[in-house]
Amino acid sequence: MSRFSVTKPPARCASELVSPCNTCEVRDFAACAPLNPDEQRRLASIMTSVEIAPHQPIFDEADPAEHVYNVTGGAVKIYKLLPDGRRQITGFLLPGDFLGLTHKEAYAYSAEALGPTRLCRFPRRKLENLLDEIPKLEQRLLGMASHELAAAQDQMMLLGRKSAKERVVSFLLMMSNGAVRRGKLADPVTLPMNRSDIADYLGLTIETVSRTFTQLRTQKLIELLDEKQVRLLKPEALREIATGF
Amino acid sequence: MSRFSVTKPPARCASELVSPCNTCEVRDFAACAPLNPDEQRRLASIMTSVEIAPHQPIFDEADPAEHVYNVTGGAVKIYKLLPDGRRQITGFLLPGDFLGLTHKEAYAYSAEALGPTRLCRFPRRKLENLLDEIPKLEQRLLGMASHELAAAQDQMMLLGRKSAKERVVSFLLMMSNGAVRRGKLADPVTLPMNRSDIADYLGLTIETVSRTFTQLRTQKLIELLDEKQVRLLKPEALREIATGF
DNA sequence: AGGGCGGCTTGATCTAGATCAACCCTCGCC
DNA sequence: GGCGAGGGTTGATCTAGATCAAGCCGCCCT
Repeated sequence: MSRFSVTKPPARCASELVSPCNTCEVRDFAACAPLNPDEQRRLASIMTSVEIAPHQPIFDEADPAEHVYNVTGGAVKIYKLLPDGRRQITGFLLPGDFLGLTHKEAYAYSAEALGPTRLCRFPRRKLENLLDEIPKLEQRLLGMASHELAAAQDQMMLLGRKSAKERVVSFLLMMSNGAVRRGKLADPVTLPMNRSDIADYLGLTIETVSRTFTQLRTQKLIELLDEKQVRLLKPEALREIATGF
Repeated sequence: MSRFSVTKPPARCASELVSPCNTCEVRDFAACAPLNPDEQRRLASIMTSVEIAPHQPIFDEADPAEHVYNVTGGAVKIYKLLPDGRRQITGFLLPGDFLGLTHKEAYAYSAEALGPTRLCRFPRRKLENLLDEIPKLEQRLLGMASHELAAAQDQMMLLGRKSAKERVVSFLLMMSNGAVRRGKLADPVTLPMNRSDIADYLGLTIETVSRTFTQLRTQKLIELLDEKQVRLLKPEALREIATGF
């Protein structure tokens, strides 16, 4: 269990659970109400700050689900494997996202840090107890779960019905939007993952991802500053490719 | 708004929200606790029973999200469309499943009855108010959302990385498990949807679905009693095809 | 009774993307 | 300074599944 370094007490450990939800859409939904100081204190009392080095696992599919995490810095990939090694990355998580929520005894997927990553860790049992006492917390989690579910459905559309080019463009716009929504400058867009991760996220091979990038570059739709920095040159044209209008 | 016939008062309208969660896994999770009589009464007071004829829409993507539904009979498909008509079915919902939960102002997908279907309908605003007063309800919804999320991740694995044969077999096992979990006899498995729906769920064409069925039949892995009745002849062999072991 | 339509199957052909195979570049290491 | 490994790109070829096309069957309709 010493996969990662732990900081306790969590003096400067800001969890997105405590602060207002910055990923919410326009609507002033109850789930986004911030916690009061006492609730913040109780939540803080069970959470631990954790630092993870690049490419280190956080947990594996089928591990006992003992903790729930909230990403507060860096980026995380979550994925599932088939016995023969085929991999599907089901999500890239950025600050504010949740990790490890389940009602089963074991995690349903594996999670690994992409770069240096900071997490807030909550013992699951204690968090569940707190949920009973602080309904606002539960509302917040439900709100995030419903966001994730909508994103998962978009991803099913992408994986089931979109062409390679549409997938890559959708992905670039997604990364751009994600960065903007979190208040970062999205020009150029920074891709914290490598080609292999992108391929396994989009249901393609690394060769196809690479070819599609160069195709978009020769069409002057994007500019590749380096392998991880992309400038979106014609956002409207890209949006049309991704969504059909 | 007269897309479907409405029965009110809901004398015999049993919502899964009221009765214990029959889709839960073994663990005795708090979210599965049944409601007390008073809570049941308050929930019943805002719900309406709705009957839907086969192939009738329940709502469309981008419609204002005014109601939340709970399937109590029949079956529902939910799907997303691209402007050019490509379709991805993101789920088949059976009794006990939820429909229309979102934190946006509009639905994120379209929903349509597969066969004759019964729903419990809740005005969304009223349900949200009730959530504030009955935390147990929120727990229940969170539990269902986390189940759905896990299913969505399995589906991403299927769509992104599995072969046509693996997809079809996974689908058959899924339908079989779904029926068993709901206490129905799963031999033969009844498929309430047509080939086109199966294809759009699995990210294939109807031709490929059809060919794969006949391939499985000639390999004596399944028996097709008719187009909608399938007998799984070698469950272990099928399971190995679907999951790799 | 006939005809047309919708759902399904089957066959022939095509193609987007996978696979196989080089090759390049950077970086760390001896 | 050489060299080996890992990540990325590019080219040649292959193939699973899409597409195009035909035919079958049950059912409704007049």
